[in-house]
Amino acid sequence: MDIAALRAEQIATAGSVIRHDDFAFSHPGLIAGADVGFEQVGEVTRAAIALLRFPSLELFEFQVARITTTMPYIPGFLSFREYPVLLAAWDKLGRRPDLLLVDGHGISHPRRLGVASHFGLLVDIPTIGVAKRRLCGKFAPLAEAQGALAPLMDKGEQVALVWRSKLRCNPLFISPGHRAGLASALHWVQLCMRGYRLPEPTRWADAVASNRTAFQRWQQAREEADFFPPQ
DNA sequence: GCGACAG
DNA sequence: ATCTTGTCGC
Repeated sequence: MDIAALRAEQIATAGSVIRHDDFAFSHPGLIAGADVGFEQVGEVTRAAIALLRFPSLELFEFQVARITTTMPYIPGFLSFREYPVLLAAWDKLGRRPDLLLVDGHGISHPRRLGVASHFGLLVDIPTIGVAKRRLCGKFAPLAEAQGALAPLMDKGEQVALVWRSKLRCNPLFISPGHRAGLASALHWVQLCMRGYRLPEPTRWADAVASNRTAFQRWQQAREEADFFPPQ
């Protein structure tokens, strides 16, 4: 792989990212979360996309895709490692969400093309980056209280909001991915919270990808409903 | 030159 | 990210 070429591609592509709301998702019907994981055995990259109803935030549909890992993890080039498998999961979806929360940064990236922005641009839907750690930029120490907020500044511009989503937890880094602005990014993430550090779409994507018990119970319940449909 | 560095 | 035991807190 040619990192210099990928960097040039990022710089050229970043200019197409839309950083304001130009899409009418003021009343989204479906909000999705995406998460990518890696399996040591077989060098497999796995993606899960969970579709949730809004505003109830119930799991509605999910898809999982697995492909052979194509690239190593290199800070600043995560999207090239993750977007192929994300596209594979995306293509399996029976319905398209109005908004997608991606595990990682959006424009809070050295060249303004984190995985949330890059993938959003590829499938042309509104996306928001929800990252658990900083990649670039600086921010002032955050108050302890839940809800504490600080701008993440990089090269003289605000690229994300640092938000303590839960007491005694490290803050989240919320950035516009594509077709979203800073304020609405925070707004939608806040409407997706249910008392945990991460918003529900991301939590469900992780539960699906990791086959957690919460997801197993959901799947079990759905199978029973299919065999014994309510009158 | 040295440190920092999403997942 | 993944691996991985016990531990702390609600």
